[in-house]
Amino acid sequence: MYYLIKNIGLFKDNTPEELEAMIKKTAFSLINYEPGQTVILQGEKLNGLLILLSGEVKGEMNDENCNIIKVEDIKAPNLIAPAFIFGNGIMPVTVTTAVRSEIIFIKRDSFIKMIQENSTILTNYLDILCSKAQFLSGRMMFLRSTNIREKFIAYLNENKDSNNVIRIDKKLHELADLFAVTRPALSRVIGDLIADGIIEKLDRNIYRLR
Amino acid sequence: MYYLIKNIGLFKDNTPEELEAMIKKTAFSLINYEPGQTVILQGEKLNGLLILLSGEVKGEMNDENCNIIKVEDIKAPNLIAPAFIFGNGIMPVTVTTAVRSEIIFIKRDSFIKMIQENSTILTNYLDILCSKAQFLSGRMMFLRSTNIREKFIAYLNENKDSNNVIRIDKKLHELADLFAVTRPALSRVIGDLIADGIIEKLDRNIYRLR
DNA sequence: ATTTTTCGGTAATATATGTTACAAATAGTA
DNA sequence: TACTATTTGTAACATATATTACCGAAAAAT
Repeated sequence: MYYLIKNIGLFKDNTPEELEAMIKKTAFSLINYEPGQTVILQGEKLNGLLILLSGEVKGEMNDENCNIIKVEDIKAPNLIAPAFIFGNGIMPVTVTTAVRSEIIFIKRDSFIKMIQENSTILTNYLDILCSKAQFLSGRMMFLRSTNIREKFIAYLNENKDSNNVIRIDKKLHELADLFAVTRPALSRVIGDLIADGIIEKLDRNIYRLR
Repeated sequence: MYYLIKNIGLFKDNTPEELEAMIKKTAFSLINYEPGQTVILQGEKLNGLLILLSGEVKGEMNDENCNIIKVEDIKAPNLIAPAFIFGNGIMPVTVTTAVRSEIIFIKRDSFIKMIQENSTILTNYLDILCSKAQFLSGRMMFLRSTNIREKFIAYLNENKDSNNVIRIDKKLHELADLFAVTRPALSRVIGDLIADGIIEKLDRNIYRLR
Protein backbone atom coordinates (compact mmCIF):
# COMPACT_ATOMS: atom_id res chain seq x y z
CA MET A 1 0.00 0.00 0.00
CA TYR A 2 2.80 2.43 0.82
CA TYR A 3 4.44 1.58 -2.45
CA LEU A 4 1.16 2.40 -4.16
CA ILE A 5 0.57 5.79 -2.61
CA LYS A 6 4.14 6.81 -3.24
CA ASN A 7 3.05 7.14 -6.88
CA ILE A 8 0.72 9.96 -5.89
CA GLY A 9 2.18 13.44 -6.31
CA LEU A 10 1.30 14.33 -2.75
CA PHE A 11 3.54 11.60 -1.35
CA LYS A 12 6.20 11.39 -4.04
CA ASP A 13 9.01 12.73 -1.86
CA ASN A 14 8.51 10.32 1.01
CA THR A 15 9.93 6.83 1.31
CA PRO A 16 7.48 3.97 1.78
CA GLU A 17 8.84 3.68 5.32
CA GLU A 18 8.13 7.32 6.10
CA LEU A 19 4.67 6.94 4.66
CA GLU A 20 4.04 3.87 6.73
CA ALA A 21 5.09 5.68 9.90
CA MET A 22 2.99 8.67 8.97
CA ILE A 23 -0.14 6.74 8.07
CA LYS A 24 0.18 4.64 11.21
CA LYS A 25 -0.20 7.69 13.39
CA THR A 26 -3.00 9.18 11.32
CA ALA A 27 -6.65 8.33 11.80
CA PHE A 28 -8.05 7.07 8.53
CA SER A 29 -10.58 4.66 7.14
CA LEU A 30 -10.12 2.31 4.22
CA ILE A 31 -13.34 1.61 2.36
CA ASN A 32 -13.97 -1.05 -0.28
CA TYR A 33 -16.39 -0.17 -3.03
CA GLU A 34 -18.17 -2.39 -5.51
CA PRO A 35 -18.46 -1.09 -9.10
CA GLY A 36 -21.12 1.59 -9.48
CA GLN A 37 -21.24 2.65 -5.85
CA THR A 38 -21.39 6.32 -4.94
CA VAL A 39 -18.33 7.77 -3.23
CA ILE A 40 -19.67 11.29 -2.76
CA LEU A 41 -22.72 13.07 -4.11
CA GLN A 42 -22.92 16.33 -5.99
CA GLY A 43 -23.88 19.02 -3.45
CA GLU A 44 -22.33 17.24 -0.47
CA LYS A 45 -19.51 18.76 1.51
CA LEU A 46 -16.19 16.98 1.32
CA ASN A 47 -14.74 16.73 4.82
CA GLY A 48 -11.31 15.34 4.17
CA LEU A 49 -8.88 13.76 1.80
CA LEU A 50 -9.96 10.93 -0.50
CA ILE A 51 -7.16 8.72 -1.80
CA LEU A 52 -8.07 6.32 -4.57
CA LEU A 53 -5.79 3.40 -3.76
CA SER A 54 -6.96 0.93 -6.37
CA GLY A 55 -9.63 0.88 -9.02
CA GLU A 56 -11.16 3.74 -10.96
CA VAL A 57 -13.83 6.35 -10.38
CA LYS A 58 -15.76 8.69 -12.61
CA GLY A 59 -17.22 12.12 -11.99
CA GLU A 60 -20.61 13.09 -13.34
CA MET A 61 -22.58 16.25 -13.06
CA ASN A 62 -26.29 16.90 -13.28
CA ASP A 63 -27.28 20.27 -14.69
CA GLU A 64 -30.64 21.96 -14.02
CA ASN A 65 -32.25 20.03 -16.85
CA CYS A 66 -31.05 16.75 -15.35
CA ASN A 67 -28.70 16.09 -18.22
CA ILE A 68 -25.76 14.04 -17.06
CA ILE A 69 -22.45 15.55 -18.04
CA LYS A 70 -19.45 13.30 -17.71
CA VAL A 71 -16.63 15.22 -16.19
CA GLU A 72 -13.57 13.06 -15.68
CA ASP A 73 -12.21 9.63 -14.94
CA ILE A 74 -9.62 9.07 -12.23
CA LYS A 75 -7.48 5.96 -12.15
CA ALA A 76 -5.68 4.70 -9.06
CA PRO A 77 -3.46 5.61 -7.42
CA ASN A 78 -4.62 9.20 -7.25
CA LEU A 79 -6.29 11.84 -5.15
CA ILE A 80 -9.99 12.53 -5.59
CA ALA A 81 -11.03 16.21 -5.60
CA PRO A 82 -8.00 17.54 -3.69
CA ALA A 83 -9.13 21.13 -4.22
CA PHE A 84 -12.45 20.55 -2.46
CA ILE A 85 -11.11 19.74 1.01
CA PHE A 86 -11.01 23.39 2.00
CA GLY A 87 -12.96 26.46 1.04
CA ASN A 88 -16.67 26.00 0.69
CA GLY A 89 -15.94 22.43 -0.40
CA ILE A 90 -19.29 21.57 -1.93
CA MET A 91 -18.79 18.90 -4.56
CA PRO A 92 -19.91 19.98 -8.04
CA VAL A 93 -19.90 16.38 -9.24
CA THR A 94 -21.05 13.00 -8.09
CA VAL A 95 -18.20 10.53 -7.86
CA THR A 96 -18.97 6.85 -8.42
CA THR A 97 -16.74 3.85 -8.80
CA ALA A 98 -16.31 2.42 -12.28
CA VAL A 99 -14.78 -0.81 -11.03
CA ARG A 100 -14.15 -2.41 -7.65
CA SER A 101 -12.06 0.17 -5.78
CA GLU A 102 -10.37 0.93 -2.48
CA ILE A 103 -10.48 4.43 -1.11
CA ILE A 104 -8.75 5.88 1.93
CA PHE A 105 -10.50 8.69 3.76
CA ILE A 106 -8.59 11.01 6.06
CA LYS A 107 -10.61 13.58 7.98
CA ARG A 108 -9.76 17.21 7.41
CA ASP A 109 -8.27 17.72 10.88
CA SER A 110 -6.04 14.68 10.56
CA PHE A 111 -4.97 15.83 7.14
CA ILE A 112 -4.09 19.28 8.46
CA LYS A 113 -2.00 17.63 11.14
CA MET A 114 -0.30 15.49 8.52
CA ILE A 115 0.73 18.43 6.36
CA GLN A 116 1.82 20.44 9.36
CA GLU A 117 4.14 17.72 10.50
CA ASN A 118 5.59 16.93 7.12
CA SER A 119 6.81 19.82 5.05
CA THR A 120 7.33 17.86 1.84
CA ILE A 121 3.72 16.76 1.90
CA LEU A 122 2.69 20.32 2.65
CA THR A 123 4.59 21.77 -0.29
CA ASN A 124 3.43 18.96 -2.55
CA TYR A 125 -0.16 19.72 -1.60
CA LEU A 126 0.38 23.43 -2.21
CA ASP A 127 1.93 22.55 -5.57
CA ILE A 128 -1.12 20.48 -6.44
CA LEU A 129 -3.56 23.23 -5.49
CA CYS A 130 -1.63 26.01 -7.18
CA SER A 131 -1.08 23.95 -10.33
CA LYS A 132 -4.78 23.25 -10.45
CA ALA A 133 -5.66 26.93 -10.14
CA GLN A 134 -3.04 27.88 -12.71
CA PHE A 135 -4.23 25.23 -15.12
CA LEU A 136 -7.84 26.31 -14.76
CA SER A 137 -6.99 29.95 -15.12
CA GLY A 138 -5.03 29.26 -18.29
CA ARG A 139 -7.72 27.03 -19.67
CA MET A 140 -10.34 29.65 -19.04
CA MET A 141 -8.40 32.31 -20.91
CA PHE A 142 -7.97 29.79 -23.70
CA LEU A 143 -11.67 28.93 -23.89
CA ARG A 144 -12.81 32.52 -23.60
CA SER A 145 -10.71 34.11 -26.21
CA THR A 146 -10.06 32.01 -29.24
CA ASN A 147 -11.99 30.42 -32.07
CA ILE A 148 -11.62 26.79 -33.13
CA ARG A 149 -8.90 27.58 -35.66
CA GLU A 150 -6.70 29.25 -33.06
CA LYS A 151 -7.42 26.60 -30.48
CA PHE A 152 -6.33 23.86 -32.82
CA ILE A 153 -3.18 25.69 -33.86
CA ALA A 154 -2.38 26.38 -30.21
CA TYR A 155 -2.84 22.68 -29.51
CA LEU A 156 -0.50 21.77 -32.36
CA ASN A 157 2.12 24.22 -31.14
CA GLU A 158 1.98 22.80 -27.64
CA ASN A 159 2.40 19.24 -28.87
CA LYS A 160 4.68 19.50 -31.88
CA ASP A 161 8.01 17.71 -32.01
CA SER A 162 11.22 19.15 -33.44
CA ASN A 163 10.00 18.54 -37.00
CA ASN A 164 6.72 20.36 -36.38
CA VAL A 165 4.95 17.05 -36.55
CA ILE A 166 2.10 16.24 -34.20
CA ARG A 167 0.50 12.89 -33.59
CA ILE A 168 -2.85 13.52 -31.93
CA ASP A 169 -3.33 10.74 -29.42
CA LYS A 170 -6.97 11.52 -28.80
CA LYS A 171 -10.17 10.78 -30.59
CA LEU A 172 -11.34 13.78 -32.53
CA HIS A 173 -14.45 14.04 -30.43
CA GLU A 174 -12.29 14.15 -27.30
CA LEU A 175 -10.28 16.99 -28.75
CA ALA A 176 -13.49 18.76 -29.74
CA ASP A 177 -14.70 18.31 -26.19
CA LEU A 178 -11.47 19.75 -24.83
CA PHE A 179 -12.11 22.84 -26.95
CA ALA A 180 -15.78 22.90 -25.98
CA VAL A 181 -16.88 22.66 -29.61
CA THR A 182 -18.53 19.99 -31.75
CA ARG A 183 -16.67 17.35 -33.68
CA PRO A 184 -17.91 18.30 -37.17
CA ALA A 185 -16.98 21.92 -36.53
CA LEU A 186 -13.47 20.92 -35.54
CA SER A 187 -13.26 18.57 -38.47
CA ARG A 188 -14.24 21.32 -40.88
CA VAL A 189 -11.74 23.75 -39.41
CA ILE A 190 -8.98 21.17 -39.82
CA GLY A 191 -10.04 20.77 -43.43
CA ASP A 192 -9.89 24.56 -43.89
CA LEU A 193 -6.41 24.70 -42.37
CA ILE A 194 -5.22 22.03 -44.78
CA ALA A 195 -6.86 23.82 -47.73
CA ASP A 196 -5.20 27.06 -46.65
CA GLY A 197 -1.81 25.34 -46.54
CA ILE A 198 -1.31 26.11 -42.85
CA ILE A 199 -0.99 22.47 -41.93
CA GLU A 200 -0.31 19.27 -43.82
CA LYS A 201 -1.95 15.94 -43.11
CA LEU A 202 0.61 13.14 -43.03
CA ASP A 203 -1.61 10.35 -41.83
CA ARG A 204 -4.69 9.71 -39.76
CA ASN A 205 -4.31 12.01 -36.75
CA ILE A 206 -0.81 13.07 -37.77
CA TYR A 207 -0.21 16.60 -38.99
CA ARG A 208 2.69 18.89 -39.73
CA LEU A 209 2.67 22.61 -39.10
CA ARG A 210 4.36 24.85 -41.64
CA MET B 1 0.26 48.02 9.24
CA TYR B 2 -0.89 45.05 11.32
CA TYR B 3 -4.36 46.52 11.46
CA LEU B 4 -4.26 46.77 7.69
CA ILE B 5 -3.23 43.23 6.93
CA LYS B 6 -5.73 41.84 9.40
CA ASN B 7 -8.29 42.76 6.71
CA ILE B 8 -6.74 40.21 4.39
CA GLY B 9 -8.41 36.81 4.42
CA LEU B 10 -5.12 35.09 5.04
CA PHE B 11 -4.63 36.89 8.35
CA LYS B 12 -8.22 37.41 9.43
CA ASP B 13 -8.04 35.08 12.41
CA ASN B 14 -4.97 36.61 13.98
CA THR B 15 -4.87 39.59 16.31
CA PRO B 16 -2.73 42.54 15.27
CA GLU B 17 -0.38 41.60 18.11
CA GLU B 18 0.03 38.04 16.82
CA LEU B 19 0.63 39.38 13.34
CA GLU B 20 3.23 41.80 14.62
CA ALA B 21 5.07 39.01 16.44
CA MET B 22 4.85 36.80 13.39
CA ILE B 23 6.02 39.39 10.89
CA LYS B 24 8.85 40.42 13.19
CA LYS B 25 10.36 36.98 12.99
CA THR B 26 9.80 36.64 9.25
CA ALA B 27 12.20 37.92 6.63
CA PHE B 28 10.34 40.28 4.33
CA SER B 29 10.88 43.37 2.26
CA LEU B 30 8.56 46.35 1.97
CA ILE B 31 8.75 48.07 -1.40
CA ASN B 32 7.28 51.43 -2.38
CA TYR B 33 6.04 51.78 -5.92
CA GLU B 34 5.21 54.88 -7.92
CA PRO B 35 2.12 54.71 -10.16
CA GLY B 36 2.71 52.72 -13.34
CA GLN B 37 5.67 50.70 -12.10
CA THR B 38 5.92 47.03 -12.85
CA VAL B 39 5.57 44.67 -9.91
CA ILE B 40 6.07 41.43 -11.82
CA LEU B 41 6.19 40.63 -15.51
CA GLN B 42 4.18 38.09 -17.46
CA GLY B 43 6.36 35.00 -17.88
CA GLU B 44 8.38 35.58 -14.72
CA LYS B 45 8.35 33.13 -11.86
CA LEU B 46 6.81 34.31 -8.63
CA ASN B 47 9.07 33.32 -5.75
CA GLY B 48 7.01 34.26 -2.77
CA LEU B 49 4.01 36.02 -1.32
CA LEU B 50 3.08 39.52 -2.49
CA ILE B 51 0.92 41.51 -0.09
CA LEU B 52 -0.56 44.72 -1.44
CA LEU B 53 -0.56 46.86 1.69
CA SER B 54 -1.77 50.12 0.22
CA GLY B 55 -2.63 51.37 -3.22
CA GLU B 56 -3.96 49.47 -6.22
CA VAL B 57 -2.53 47.29 -8.94
CA LYS B 58 -3.83 46.03 -12.25
CA GLY B 59 -3.12 42.86 -14.17
CA GLU B 60 -2.70 42.86 -17.93
CA MET B 61 -1.97 40.12 -20.37
CA ASN B 62 -0.37 40.18 -23.78
CA ASP B 63 -1.62 37.56 -26.22
CA GLU B 64 0.38 36.31 -29.23
CA ASN B 65 -0.87 39.20 -31.35
CA CYS B 66 0.33 41.68 -28.73
CA ASN B 67 -3.17 42.74 -27.83
CA ILE B 68 -3.35 43.88 -24.24
CA ILE B 69 -6.11 42.18 -22.32
CA LYS B 70 -7.00 43.73 -19.00
CA VAL B 71 -7.47 41.01 -16.46
CA GLU B 72 -8.25 42.41 -13.06
CA ASP B 73 -7.77 45.21 -10.58
CA ILE B 74 -6.71 44.55 -7.01
CA LYS B 75 -7.21 47.11 -4.28
CA ALA B 76 -5.30 47.14 -1.00
CA PRO B 77 -5.19 45.45 1.36
CA ASN B 78 -5.04 42.20 -0.53
CA LEU B 79 -2.86 39.38 -1.76
CA ILE B 80 -1.47 39.46 -5.28
CA ALA B 81 -1.53 36.16 -7.21
CA PRO B 82 -1.70 33.86 -4.16
CA ALA B 83 -2.15 30.81 -6.38
CA PHE B 84 1.13 31.40 -8.20
CA ILE B 85 3.49 30.97 -5.27
CA PHE B 86 3.68 27.23 -5.77
CA GLY B 87 3.35 24.93 -8.73
CA ASN B 88 5.03 26.08 -11.88
CA GLY B 89 4.33 29.64 -10.75
CA ILE B 90 4.89 31.42 -14.04
CA MET B 91 2.86 34.59 -14.06
CA PRO B 92 0.30 34.72 -16.88
CA VAL B 93 -0.14 38.47 -16.40
CA THR B 94 1.99 41.53 -15.90
CA VAL B 95 1.13 43.34 -12.68
CA THR B 96 1.66 47.11 -12.55
CA THR B 97 0.69 49.69 -9.98
CA ALA B 98 -2.24 51.93 -10.80
CA VAL B 99 -1.44 54.39 -8.01
CA ARG B 100 1.36 54.83 -5.48
CA SER B 101 1.46 51.52 -3.60
CA GLU B 102 3.25 49.61 -0.87
CA ILE B 103 3.90 45.92 -1.36
CA ILE B 104 5.34 43.40 1.08
CA PHE B 105 7.31 40.52 -0.38
CA ILE B 106 7.91 37.36 1.62
CA LYS B 107 10.13 34.71 0.06
CA ARG B 108 8.63 31.29 -0.52
CA ASP B 109 10.71 29.59 2.18
CA SER B 110 9.81 32.19 4.77
CA PHE B 111 6.19 31.90 3.80
CA ILE B 112 6.29 28.13 4.16
CA LYS B 113 7.76 28.56 7.60
CA MET B 114 5.02 31.04 8.45
CA ILE B 115 2.19 28.71 7.51
CA GLN B 116 3.85 25.76 9.22
CA GLU B 117 4.07 27.63 12.47
CA ASN B 118 0.61 29.09 12.38
CA SER B 119 -2.24 26.76 11.64
CA THR B 120 -4.90 29.45 11.22
CA ILE B 121 -2.81 31.07 8.49
CA LEU B 122 -2.26 27.66 6.94
CA THR B 123 -5.94 26.82 6.81
CA ASN B 124 -6.79 30.31 5.60
CA TYR B 125 -4.28 29.91 2.80
CA LEU B 126 -5.68 26.50 1.91
CA ASP B 127 -9.17 28.02 1.95
CA ILE B 128 -8.00 30.73 -0.45
CA LEU B 129 -6.40 28.26 -2.85
CA CYS B 130 -9.28 25.81 -2.79
CA SER B 131 -11.87 28.55 -3.18
CA LYS B 132 -9.97 29.86 -6.16
CA ALA B 133 -9.85 26.44 -7.80
CA GLN B 134 -13.52 25.84 -7.01
CA PHE B 135 -14.51 29.22 -8.39
CA LEU B 136 -12.53 28.68 -11.58
CA SER B 137 -13.88 25.20 -12.04
CA GLY B 138 -17.45 26.43 -11.64
CA ARG B 139 -16.87 29.36 -13.94
CA MET B 140 -15.42 27.11 -16.56
CA MET B 141 -18.42 24.80 -16.53
CA PHE B 142 -20.59 27.90 -16.79
CA LEU B 143 -18.68 29.33 -19.74
CA ARG B 144 -18.41 26.02 -21.55
CA SER B 145 -21.94 24.86 -21.44
CA THR B 146 -24.53 27.56 -21.74
CA ASN B 147 -25.61 30.13 -24.27
CA ILE B 148 -26.15 33.80 -23.47
CA ARG B 149 -29.80 33.28 -22.62
CA GLU B 150 -29.02 30.64 -20.03
CA LYS B 151 -26.10 32.57 -18.65
CA PHE B 152 -28.25 35.63 -18.08
CA ILE B 153 -31.05 33.63 -16.47
CA ALA B 154 -28.50 31.86 -14.26
CA TYR B 155 -27.16 35.25 -13.28
CA LEU B 156 -30.64 36.48 -12.42
CA ASN B 157 -31.36 33.37 -10.37
CA GLU B 158 -28.16 33.80 -8.41
CA ASN B 159 -28.90 37.43 -7.63
CA LYS B 160 -32.67 37.59 -7.24
CA ASP B 161 -34.29 38.76 -4.03
CA SER B 162 -37.39 37.23 -2.45
CA ASN B 163 -39.65 38.96 -4.98
CA ASN B 164 -37.63 37.62 -7.93
CA VAL B 165 -36.38 41.13 -8.54
CA ILE B 166 -32.78 41.75 -9.56
CA ARG B 167 -30.94 45.05 -9.65
CA ILE B 168 -27.89 44.59 -11.83
CA ASP B 169 -25.15 46.63 -10.25
CA LYS B 170 -22.83 46.37 -13.21
CA LYS B 171 -22.52 48.09 -16.52
CA LEU B 172 -23.95 45.96 -19.27
CA HIS B 173 -20.58 45.68 -20.95
CA GLU B 174 -19.11 44.37 -17.68
CA LEU B 175 -21.79 41.72 -17.49
CA ALA B 176 -21.16 40.83 -21.13
CA ASP B 177 -17.49 40.50 -20.33
CA LEU B 178 -18.27 38.23 -17.40
CA PHE B 179 -20.16 36.01 -19.81
CA ALA B 180 -17.41 36.29 -22.43
CA VAL B 181 -19.84 37.69 -25.00
CA THR B 182 -20.37 41.07 -26.65
CA ARG B 183 -22.60 43.76 -25.25
CA PRO B 184 -24.99 44.03 -28.22
CA ALA B 185 -25.46 40.27 -28.16
CA LEU B 186 -26.33 40.34 -24.48
CA SER B 187 -28.57 43.33 -25.04
CA ARG B 188 -30.44 41.50 -27.78
CA VAL B 189 -30.89 38.40 -25.67
CA ILE B 190 -32.33 40.49 -22.84
CA GLY B 191 -34.74 42.02 -25.34
CA ASP B 192 -35.74 38.54 -26.50
CA LEU B 193 -36.32 37.39 -22.92
CA ILE B 194 -38.61 40.36 -22.34
CA ALA B 195 -40.44 39.73 -25.62
CA ASP B 196 -40.91 36.09 -24.64
CA GLY B 197 -42.34 37.12 -21.28
CA ILE B 198 -39.63 35.31 -19.34
CA ILE B 199 -38.51 38.46 -17.59
CA GLU B 200 -39.99 41.87 -17.01
CA LYS B 201 -38.06 45.11 -17.08
CA LEU B 202 -38.97 47.28 -14.11
CA ASP B 203 -36.41 50.01 -14.58
CA ARG B 204 -32.95 50.61 -15.96
CA ASN B 205 -30.96 47.57 -14.88
CA ILE B 206 -33.81 46.21 -12.77
CA TYR B 207 -35.63 43.09 -13.87
CA ARG B 208 -38.12 40.62 -12.48
CA LEU B 209 -38.10 36.93 -13.25
CA ARG B 210 -41.44 35.23 -13.74
C1' DA C 1 -13.08 -13.69 -43.42
C1' DT C 2 -17.16 -11.42 -42.31
C1' DT C 3 -19.87 -8.59 -39.70
C1' DT C 4 -20.47 -4.88 -36.60
C1' DT C 5 -19.09 -0.87 -34.42
C1' DT C 6 -16.53 3.18 -34.09
C1' DC C 7 -14.40 7.01 -36.13
C1' DG C 8 -13.60 10.73 -39.22
C1' DG C 9 -14.86 13.63 -43.44
C1' DT C 10 -18.23 16.37 -45.48
C1' DA C 11 -22.36 18.87 -46.72
C1' DA C 12 -26.92 21.39 -46.07
C1' DT C 13 -29.12 24.01 -43.12
C1' DA C 14 -30.19 26.39 -38.77
C1' DT C 15 -28.87 29.17 -35.05
C1' DA C 16 -26.21 32.00 -32.12
C1' DT C 17 -23.19 35.38 -31.74
C1' DG C 18 -20.01 38.95 -33.51
C1' DT C 19 -19.36 43.40 -35.93
C1' DT C 20 -20.50 47.79 -36.97
C1' DA C 21 -23.13 51.63 -36.85
C1' DC C 22 -26.34 54.79 -35.14
C1' DA C 23 -29.83 56.70 -32.20
C1' DA C 24 -32.06 57.25 -27.72
C1' DA C 25 -31.60 57.60 -22.89
C1' DT C 26 -29.04 58.72 -18.99
C1' DA C 27 -25.48 60.72 -16.26
C1' DG C 28 -21.96 63.95 -15.57
C1' DT C 29 -20.29 68.71 -16.05
C1' DA C 30 -19.68 73.55 -17.26
C1' DT D 1 -29.79 74.97 -18.49
C1' DA D 2 -27.05 73.34 -22.16
C1' DC D 3 -23.28 70.55 -23.49
C1' DT D 4 -20.73 66.36 -23.43
C1' DA D 5 -19.63 61.77 -22.48
C1' DT D 6 -21.27 57.43 -21.23
C1' DT D 7 -24.45 53.82 -21.35
C1' DT D 8 -27.98 51.26 -23.51
C1' DG D 9 -31.21 49.66 -27.30
C1' DT D 10 -31.55 48.23 -31.83
C1' DA D 11 -30.83 46.92 -36.56
C1' DA D 12 -28.38 45.03 -40.75
C1' DC D 13 -25.23 42.14 -41.97
C1' DA D 14 -21.27 38.87 -41.53
C1' DT D 15 -19.35 34.95 -39.47
C1' DA D 16 -18.63 31.02 -36.65
C1' DT D 17 -20.41 27.20 -34.87
C1' DA D 18 -24.17 23.81 -34.00
C1' DT D 19 -27.20 20.30 -35.77
C1' DT D 20 -28.23 16.62 -38.44
C1' DA D 21 -27.41 13.36 -41.63
C1' DC D 22 -24.86 10.34 -44.51
C1' DC D 23 -20.91 7.93 -46.27
C1' DG D 24 -16.64 5.56 -46.35
C1' DA D 25 -12.64 3.99 -43.84
C1' DA D 26 -10.73 1.89 -40.07
C1' DA D 27 -10.95 -0.88 -36.07
C1' DA D 28 -12.97 -4.30 -33.28
C1' DA D 29 -15.61 -8.27 -32.64
C1' DT D 30 -17.37 -12.53 -34.24
